[in-house]
Amino acid sequence: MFSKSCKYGLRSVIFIAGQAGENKKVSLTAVASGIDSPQAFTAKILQQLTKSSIVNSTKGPYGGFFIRKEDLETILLSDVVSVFDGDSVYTGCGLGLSKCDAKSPCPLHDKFITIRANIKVMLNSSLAAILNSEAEENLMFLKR
Amino acid sequence: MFSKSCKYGLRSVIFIAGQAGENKKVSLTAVASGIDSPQAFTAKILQQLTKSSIVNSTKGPYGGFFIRKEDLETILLSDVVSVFDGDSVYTGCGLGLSKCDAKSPCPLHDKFITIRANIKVMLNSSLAAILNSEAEENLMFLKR
DNA sequence: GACATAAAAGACATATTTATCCTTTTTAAA
DNA sequence: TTTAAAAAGGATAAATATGTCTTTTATGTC
Repeated sequence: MFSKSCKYGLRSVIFIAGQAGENKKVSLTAVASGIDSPQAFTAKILQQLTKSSIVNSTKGPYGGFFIRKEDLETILLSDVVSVFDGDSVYTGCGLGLSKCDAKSPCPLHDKFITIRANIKVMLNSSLAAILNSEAEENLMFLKR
Repeated sequence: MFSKSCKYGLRSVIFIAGQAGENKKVSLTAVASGIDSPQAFTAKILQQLTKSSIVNSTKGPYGGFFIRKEDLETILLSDVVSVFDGDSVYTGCGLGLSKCDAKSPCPLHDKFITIRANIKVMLNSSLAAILNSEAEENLMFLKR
């Protein structure tokens, strides 16, 4: 469904969103151990997230990564996914055909429409929605 | 969603199912051109499909690949997918967590339930169902 | 049996993804 | 202003996926 990078990205963002605000930042080490991912690779993931300004960061002592509370409403999971996997998740043909569309559908075209619609709905969730709906507890379960 | 190998595999199987029976076989060349895939790589794909006895083959002159008409009812798309991508598509956690389940759900667990259910339904289609529902015409569109 | 045909098998080659390590830059505190 | 902490950036390595090429094996025809 998603690339490994994308999964790390999603877990990172959800973890940071649940932990850190402008006052309380989390370090790379904290994120990597919080989502149980390889630290050096997670550093690269976080760089991509900060470059696309989904996550904020500050260097130096007491620095780290964070997401402002007011941004939790506007950041969507789809924003994170598109950083790592582009829009292939919602747009590509399930069988890999570039010419597949409503006029020249592949044999699975209609069945994929439903699935893509569901994925779109899911990824349209804001971070705030994820954090609320999950009643805090499930944030414990970001480890593999 | 699916690996490239898996997509080639699905396209191959649908193509062969629509073209060939025990009396009329199709060659590697025909399959590769029929689904617009690299020939040498498609050879490997077809080898995997014959080894897992989803597709039959005979060597030598007038040989080739085929699927028996009576097998079209029993071969499911999920059989093909599992050869190439295993069962991660339906069973794995969307965030890549191995310990994610109803008891220890990841923050997206519930949202994935619907999606996985739809995927399961889609992949539960038999080759016969695909060929019928698509009224023959869509088999023209197996090229990329 | 000799020959041609076509898939099977094995050895490589390339590309992409995932992962690590080392150096540089920024920042806060002493 | 020196020092330490932490992210950013760059180079490289390892693993996996994708793709090609050559040889071998099986099979039908003559």
